[in-house]
Amino acid sequence: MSAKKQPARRKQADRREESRERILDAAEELLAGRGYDGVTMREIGKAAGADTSLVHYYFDNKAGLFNAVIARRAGVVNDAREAALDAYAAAHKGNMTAQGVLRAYLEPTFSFMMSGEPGYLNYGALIAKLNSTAMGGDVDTTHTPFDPVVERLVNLLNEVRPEVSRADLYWYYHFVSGAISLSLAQTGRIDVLSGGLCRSDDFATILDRMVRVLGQGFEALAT
Amino acid sequence: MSAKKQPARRKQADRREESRERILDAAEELLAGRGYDGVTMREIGKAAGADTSLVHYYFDNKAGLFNAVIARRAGVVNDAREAALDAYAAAHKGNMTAQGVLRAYLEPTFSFMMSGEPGYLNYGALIAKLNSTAMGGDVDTTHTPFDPVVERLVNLLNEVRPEVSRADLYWYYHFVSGAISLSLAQTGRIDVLSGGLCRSDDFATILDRMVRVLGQGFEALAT
DNA sequence: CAATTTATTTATTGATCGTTGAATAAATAA
DNA sequence: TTATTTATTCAACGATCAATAAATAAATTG
Repeated sequence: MSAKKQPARRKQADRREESRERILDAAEELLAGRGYDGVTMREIGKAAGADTSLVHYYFDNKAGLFNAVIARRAGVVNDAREAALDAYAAAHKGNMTAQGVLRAYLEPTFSFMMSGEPGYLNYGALIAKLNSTAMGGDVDTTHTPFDPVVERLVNLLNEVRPEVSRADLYWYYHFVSGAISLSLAQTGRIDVLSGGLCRSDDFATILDRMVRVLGQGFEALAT
Repeated sequence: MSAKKQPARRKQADRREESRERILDAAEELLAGRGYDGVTMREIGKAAGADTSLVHYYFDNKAGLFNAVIARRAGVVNDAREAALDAYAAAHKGNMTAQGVLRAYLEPTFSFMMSGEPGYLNYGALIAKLNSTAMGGDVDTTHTPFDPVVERLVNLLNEVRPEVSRADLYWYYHFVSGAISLSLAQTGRIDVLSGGLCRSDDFATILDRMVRVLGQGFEALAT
């Protein structure tokens, strides 16, 4: 019998994974709402139906838990972005547009937000908070896994309009990033400002308008 | 002698004002760096060279101090924005452009950031944090004083291109707001991503590129 | 000057923080 | 079954939190 070790540990391994994820889900939701310093380990434990000690057992300390919350989804989102950019580049070799590249970059993110999984909504809000936090703290805000896909985005935009300077390409990404970030934050402020005309959770509309506005805006950088 | 009460209270009133501002400055800097829950009253007091009790004496509690920090500059910035929009509208009656309106709206903010006063840099970073925080907490995140000037901006943009729907005007503001917010945050992330090509504190370049990119982007909404 | 208001410090409260070590229960290994 | 590893809970540590009441110092008033 070759399948001896795998099914043997099944029960306890599942238990472990289930507890870990329950804690991560609770932490994700609470951290999205009130941020790193606004949430206590006790709250997270209680929300997860686990003792505080168990949280420490699985994630060492608060910073470890935070980083685990980010790491759980960062890779998935990042891979989806990279795959979408690759697919677009392969399908439109020679006739790429700024709108096309931008849509390819944005679409995966907004798909996750519209997937119905509340975890991604919380994760988005948490990322938005992280994006307005200066680098170099307790917590890993470097987003190192995101760097290569940003580089890929910039390189594709460079292919679309080679006359745009490298610095301007990064500034352009900066503006795109700001618009994404505020959208993911889902503060409900645009809902109030617009008197209900716009809704923070209308990600389909946000994606469409963002592609149009910022796709068109890219042309302004081509001298 | 008509000038009797005014100079009499001079000494103590100045003392009061000086202490208040010293505390506000310290709080502004610390809050900008680590946010509401990341900073303690003790830290703020120590940074201001005052006892914690004095902070409570002037601002009641932590939330009161936070709101006072925001309120100190919110009105100034807001008035400058409104004046700039009014001046532009008066000077370009009939021949307004999206770029012009946008520049008028953005220019005051970036002027404050470039003024050299570190207080405004901290205030900007604090506002950025606030902008990625959901409404309805301990603290006044409604930004009620900002609402009228946003309305004014939207109305001017409506004059530029009446065919753009009201909802799209607000979405456009949403993207502008996101780009501003990330710029004010000054996280240093664009510096790292661009390998030093861009600098978070280069507000003159940010303003210029933002006006061009988002000014051009507005045209995409005019069907 | 004396009386009073205002600014600031000292000392302390009860609550809550992140974290830990030891005890216990459950599952796996032998 | 017995021994051992793994998961979970219990109880507690010292530190630090926001806030307050009372005492003190300084300035203003009359």
